[in-house]
Amino acid sequence: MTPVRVSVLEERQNADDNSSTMKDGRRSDIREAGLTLFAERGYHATSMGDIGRAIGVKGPSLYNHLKSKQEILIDIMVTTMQDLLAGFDNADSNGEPAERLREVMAEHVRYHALHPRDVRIGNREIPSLEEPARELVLNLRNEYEGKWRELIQDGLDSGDFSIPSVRVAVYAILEMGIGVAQWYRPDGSLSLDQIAALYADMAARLLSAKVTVADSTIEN
Amino acid sequence: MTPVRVSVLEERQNADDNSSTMKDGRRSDIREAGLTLFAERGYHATSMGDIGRAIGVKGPSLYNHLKSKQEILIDIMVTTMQDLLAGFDNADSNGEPAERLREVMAEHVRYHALHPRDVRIGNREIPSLEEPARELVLNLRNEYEGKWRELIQDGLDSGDFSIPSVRVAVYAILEMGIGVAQWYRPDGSLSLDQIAALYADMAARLLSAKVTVADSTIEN
DNA sequence: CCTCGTGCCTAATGGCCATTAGTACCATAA
DNA sequence: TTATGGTACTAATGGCCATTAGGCACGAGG
Repeated sequence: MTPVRVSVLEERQNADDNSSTMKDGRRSDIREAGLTLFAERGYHATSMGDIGRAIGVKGPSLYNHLKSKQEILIDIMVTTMQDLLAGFDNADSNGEPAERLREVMAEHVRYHALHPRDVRIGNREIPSLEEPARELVLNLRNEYEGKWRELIQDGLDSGDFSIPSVRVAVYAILEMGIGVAQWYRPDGSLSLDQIAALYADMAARLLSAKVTVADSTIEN
Repeated sequence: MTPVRVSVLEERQNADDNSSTMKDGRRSDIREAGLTLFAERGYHATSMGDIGRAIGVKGPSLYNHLKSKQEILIDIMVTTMQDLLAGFDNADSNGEPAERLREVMAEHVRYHALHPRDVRIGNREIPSLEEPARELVLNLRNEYEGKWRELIQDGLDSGDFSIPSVRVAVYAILEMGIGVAQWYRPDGSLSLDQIAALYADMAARLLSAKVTVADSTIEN
């Protein structure tokens, strides 16, 4: 499911400290606290003191483990996009477009349901990212959208899908799935698999019916 | 289309100053600048100095026209939700559910396309709202969702729609339309009417096909 | 026992911010 | 002309923040 990844923060540590004691739970504690607080209040409304308090430490002590507050945000946003990309590749098969769509949509929804804090931050805090990290994240996001565009274009070419605009369909489907992060609760009346299947169905239905658009013939 | 509304800020002014000179373009200038800056950088990353600069005035001068920075945010978010609610009622008819759906979805999409800054702020800055305004905005948002739920439930009861979960369908459809605010450009290759029709089609398709869900029988 | 590294602390530092106080300008209306 | 109301300005005020400096404790390894 979720690909095993080493967070950007951890990578940086190993680069600095190649004795690699690797006991550093603090680093991931900080990431975890940042995840919760940034998601709840936003990046600018969260202070280093807040993050410190969440892990039982004073604000300045955090600098024993990282270089700046911004670093936490970058770590979260970059790894989130990387996870989404890896999730897509992992879920994608070489079957029929309709089946591929169901698989990647289910994965898209699962990821958003299981990582609501991450994707919340990913979608809200792009203006809080400083360059060049913002560029990087936007490129990863484009890459993700590109994979979806290709898949849907394939299905269009093979006649499996029927829609007037690939671009609009991609936006609609992605956004639909992103929304799951805002309401899914593990103890809800629908299981995650049911929800993923439901969204896969909805995405498939979005793509397969013939449409009568006012003026027809539309860009890709 | 967009209902004529008096902003909360204006109302407050009239309440304080019932001589009602009403020439106060400054007040709406401030609102306009806040709209742009909050949408671009976020509420906490925008200073009163920034807003002042945008309208050619120093930060403290703004306090001749309002009581606090928070007031600008409240004004934006409350009027946005009120506009969406009014837009729904305005667009809703007493026809067939499928036709009603097309109308309100087109309006939902149009509003999001034409007011991207407003809805961006509306969706991102809820944590920046102080009580009791947050409660108020969340209630308005629930009210909006409730109208959609009723409509879709009607269509389900009449047999026009066929979906396993009204709640999930509402979330999916609303979120889909919200996304338009993030990519629509007036000079794009699709006209707003085409886009609205496209989304209305997609929403209709989402609701009308029969689904086979793994386990069936799901809550409302 | 000593030493060294690690990671915590408190106490700056420098900056920015929202908001308030006090003052000056200017137009309009008496 | 003189008063008045409105709006702008500059100069506090008080607070918070990210980050840095410097020092202290403690555990491991000699």
